[in-house]
Amino acid sequence: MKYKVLENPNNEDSYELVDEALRKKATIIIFAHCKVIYEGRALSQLNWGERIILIKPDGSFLIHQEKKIEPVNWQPPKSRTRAFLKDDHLFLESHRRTPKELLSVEIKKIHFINYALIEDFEELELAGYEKDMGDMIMENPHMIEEGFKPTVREYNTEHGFIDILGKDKENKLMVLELKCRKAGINAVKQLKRYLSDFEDENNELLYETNSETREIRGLLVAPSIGEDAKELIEEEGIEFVAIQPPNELKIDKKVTLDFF
Amino acid sequence: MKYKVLENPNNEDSYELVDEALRKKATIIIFAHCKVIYEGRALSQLNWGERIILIKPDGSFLIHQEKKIEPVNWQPPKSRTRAFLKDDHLFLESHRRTPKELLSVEIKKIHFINYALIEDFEELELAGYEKDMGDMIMENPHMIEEGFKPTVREYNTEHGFIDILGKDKENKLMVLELKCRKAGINAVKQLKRYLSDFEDENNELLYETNSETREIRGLLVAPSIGEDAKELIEEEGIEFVAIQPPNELKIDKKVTLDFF
DNA sequence: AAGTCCATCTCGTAT
DNA sequence: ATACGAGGTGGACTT
Repeated sequence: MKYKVLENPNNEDSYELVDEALRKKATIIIFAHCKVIYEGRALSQLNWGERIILIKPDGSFLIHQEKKIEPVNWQPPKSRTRAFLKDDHLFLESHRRTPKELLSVEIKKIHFINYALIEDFEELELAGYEKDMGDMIMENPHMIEEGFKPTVREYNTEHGFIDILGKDKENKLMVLELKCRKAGINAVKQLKRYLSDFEDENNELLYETNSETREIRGLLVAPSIGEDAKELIEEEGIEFVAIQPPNELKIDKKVTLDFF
Repeated sequence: MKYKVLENPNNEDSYELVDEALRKKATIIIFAHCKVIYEGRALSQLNWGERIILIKPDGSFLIHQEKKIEPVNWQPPKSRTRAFLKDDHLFLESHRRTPKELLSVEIKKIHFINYALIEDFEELELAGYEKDMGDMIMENPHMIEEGFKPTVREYNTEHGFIDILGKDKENKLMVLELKCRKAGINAVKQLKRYLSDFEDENNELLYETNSETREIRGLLVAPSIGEDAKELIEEEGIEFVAIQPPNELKIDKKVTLDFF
């Protein structure tokens, strides 16, 4: 059985259904007249009214009013939900350990309740990942600078994968570290580690260059850079190139917003 | 009719129900196999899978997977929802003007769909914002006025939590509403609701006072007050006390979660 | 586990 | 309309 629905059930039947759903790790949806008290990081109370309650198998607990995108009360994933009957009311309690939080819902009347065993194996694809950015730069190397020639993608070093390797117009080796979001100090440190891999003079790629000094240029490529990172790149002689990640999905054609 | 439920409907019946619900400004809940594309401030795609869809009368549009507290896709209040059939699939589109955003849901199969006319007139009462300020006043009651004796913290009434209850030197009951920032008209209204809870002469706390008139004093405590609030205060006979909130954060949590 | 930073942040409030 | 800041922020990622 994939799902189960009860319309206008009494609270005892609802309790049975909630109990069954919790055991089955199902997603529970309830439309009920209820009252809510939360105690934990803050303290709140919501007096009697009708709301939508959503309980997910990962422990997430949401209570929605008929306005706003945000739930009026909630409990994060990994919270423990329990149900019990008291004075002919159904109580739902969601409990979290660290930090200590308790969400308590007192239900006077359920209009409908259902649970569903959800099958969903897809994750959201959000445009703007590092890979898209890398693709864009490989296709349009001039975005980095005039004369830039990318050579290797995801070059494996002792310290991890270098996003893009290439040469500038003077044939100097260039090491590119890409970040699709604001670059922090960690991105600089990572780039520094990559550069250190080339300090070994025996490195084959370095010998391929015809530069007398065998100079290496490290480039941090990101839409923006943090203040701490800016300091560090100046110390280290690393360059920063500001590039916005592409705003395009690769797999499917997008909907035409211009239709409206 | 307060709510309506369809189990395992075909897409045409679902379309009719959605259409009816949108016209009635009802809250719609759908459990369906669907695919989602969003385009606007960002760009995203979610391939075929089962999700919970929630459409509120204020235009909010939420799509929940079976994990996390946050919706995987959404559209804010005041968005416009429309539904249509195409190639035997039900499409739901939510559109926003500024900024231009479009959420498009293609539904292959609906397991259940329902709509509900929600009646909820309560707002969340949150205690704890003004906690630091309250701590300071409890420790230094003379800040309010000479002879002030605080008695109860976060006293629970029908209309929510009263920040501080106390008595003045003449033993008159004092109701304190704290705001850590400039107080607006809402703060005065809230205090007014609290005071109305004591208009019932049988209130036990009121009888404890030895004042002949059983007079109640309402005090709004905040660093400053808006012009509109100042007007309302004078009408209602409420007093205003200017107090700066402490600029140090206290981390002591007096939460009573000792059951666990 | 604790800290840092981003977000289609959301949401309120003041300008 | 826009700007600013708080949030029980949530959530991902790093120490």
